[in-house]
Amino acid sequence: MIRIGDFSKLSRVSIKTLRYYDEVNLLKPVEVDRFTGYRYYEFDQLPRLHRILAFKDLGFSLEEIGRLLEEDLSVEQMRGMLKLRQAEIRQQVQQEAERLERVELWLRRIEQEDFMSKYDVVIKKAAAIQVASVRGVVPTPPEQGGLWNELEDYLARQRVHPVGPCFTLYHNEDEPEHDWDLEVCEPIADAMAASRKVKVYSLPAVETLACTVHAGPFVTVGEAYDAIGKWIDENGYQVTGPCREIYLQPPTPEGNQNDPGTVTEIQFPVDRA
Amino acid sequence: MIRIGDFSKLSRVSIKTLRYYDEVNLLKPVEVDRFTGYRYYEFDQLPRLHRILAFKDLGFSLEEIGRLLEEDLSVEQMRGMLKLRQAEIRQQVQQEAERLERVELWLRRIEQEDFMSKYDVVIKKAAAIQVASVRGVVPTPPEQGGLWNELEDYLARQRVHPVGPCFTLYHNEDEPEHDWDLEVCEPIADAMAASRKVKVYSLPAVETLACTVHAGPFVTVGEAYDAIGKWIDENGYQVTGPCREIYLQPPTPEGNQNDPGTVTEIQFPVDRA
DNA sequence: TCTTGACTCTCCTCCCACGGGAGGTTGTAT
DNA sequence: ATACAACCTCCCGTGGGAGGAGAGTCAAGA
Repeated sequence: MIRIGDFSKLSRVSIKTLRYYDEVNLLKPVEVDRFTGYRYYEFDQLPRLHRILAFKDLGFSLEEIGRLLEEDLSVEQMRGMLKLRQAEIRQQVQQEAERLERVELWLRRIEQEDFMSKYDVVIKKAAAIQVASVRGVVPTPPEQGGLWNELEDYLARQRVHPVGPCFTLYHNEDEPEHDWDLEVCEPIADAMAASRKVKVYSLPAVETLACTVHAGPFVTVGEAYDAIGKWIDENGYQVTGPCREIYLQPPTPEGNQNDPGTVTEIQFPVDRA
Repeated sequence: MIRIGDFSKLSRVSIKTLRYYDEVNLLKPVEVDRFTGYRYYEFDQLPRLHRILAFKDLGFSLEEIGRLLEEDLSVEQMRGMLKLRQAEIRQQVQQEAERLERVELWLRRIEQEDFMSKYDVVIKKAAAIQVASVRGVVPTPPEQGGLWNELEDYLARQRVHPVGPCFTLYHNEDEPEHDWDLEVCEPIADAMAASRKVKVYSLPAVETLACTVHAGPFVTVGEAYDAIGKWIDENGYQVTGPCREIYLQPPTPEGNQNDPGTVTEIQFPVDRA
């Protein structure tokens, strides 16, 4: 019987760790003095400790190791746990590899541009949402005011209040010179009566949306589109539906399109190419 | 100004997380009501939050992100932190890949043998240690008793006590039929006088030792040698020096070589092949 | 027998990035 | 006035120990 310090030196495992393994019932000393609390180990506990270390080296948690060390564990069960561990490690390696790619993408970007873009893109989900909308074709985006007037007037007459920020859906696949097909939307709580111009329906949920936020004068929102477009390309995504432009903080009427307090979020439904 | 719940829905970040970011000064609400404690956010805080999420996605800790978000961070510093992160991820990917190999090795072993070996091998370091030793050539290992007698007699006469378990060094590179060149050693605290037969010197430290423990009758210690030899092969190591056989719990004289309470550790200095 | 110094004990806090829940207050709609 | 949702703070838990405080224990030397 040897004391914890000697057992620690022998096994190269710290005293703290040995005490912890005692606490979690992974490796109990053969004897604990009832009066002094001193732990006493035997040399033949070394194989068990070595096995613990070996499993730890494979990345198992101490709880899993506890189960792996149970007496009546069949070879089948052992194989199962190893297979599981194998799958977990494979997944983690892949995730880290993807993360590495993203880091390298950032590095390439600051090498190229030598400054840091204001825009960061994140992937989000969007839940389904009930909307009232007016769709139309206008020469250029800034001329969508008429559509908004129609929608707001209708909501006011129906005494319905939006339950979130309004937004525009851009249905063109690319940027046309003129003839922009767009749809102005207000999220609403419940279904309501539609009209000839105003549609009411549930916008389906989207699993992956690439999003970025433009905080600043609306006239410079193009930079945000450039940034998100580039990001989608570089990260191997492709656009799978109409873009949403969400007016979180609309420009004040007086400041018009130059109000620096404006905040707009841009969302593209995307998918791995 | 919006409340935390709305900001949470907008950003898809949980309320708990937002409160935590407030606490660690990563993202403070623009205003906190002094009487109610309510947090109020602005839309234009979304870009900062997005940047936080983007960095988190690269695997930075919140503390690092705090530094990355400082106003006066130069592009150079940013590049430095990204490079560092890149190196860390690369290292982690490699470690996980190695771990995966070890798991697969275990799987192959239980596939082949259909049972679990009693022996686990761990890599340890050994510090330098002062020893008194007697080296000699004997026909077979069990005949090393004479060397032990010489060593023990000498230590007794010099009134020196060993400070740890005794061991034997096997100097042959492979297993000879006869003529085993071996050295019996006792660790001692301080330098002492040598004699014609008894050498006293400091055994140098070894960086990587492959170790396993044999608990059971000494006559079956060969199984442990088989297991560790196989392990060294399979894991791409090679032996770089004399093997140490450490008598942690020597056999009792009466039980001789069949005492089941015997515990022996076997160590091979190794190196990546 | 006393002292000294090395060991050992328990108990506490800390790490990270939150999640869960208790128990109480505030805001808003009916 | 009354629900009820939203919000607040405070406390505990996670894994695998590390670090340290304060007190008790062991063995050898004087």
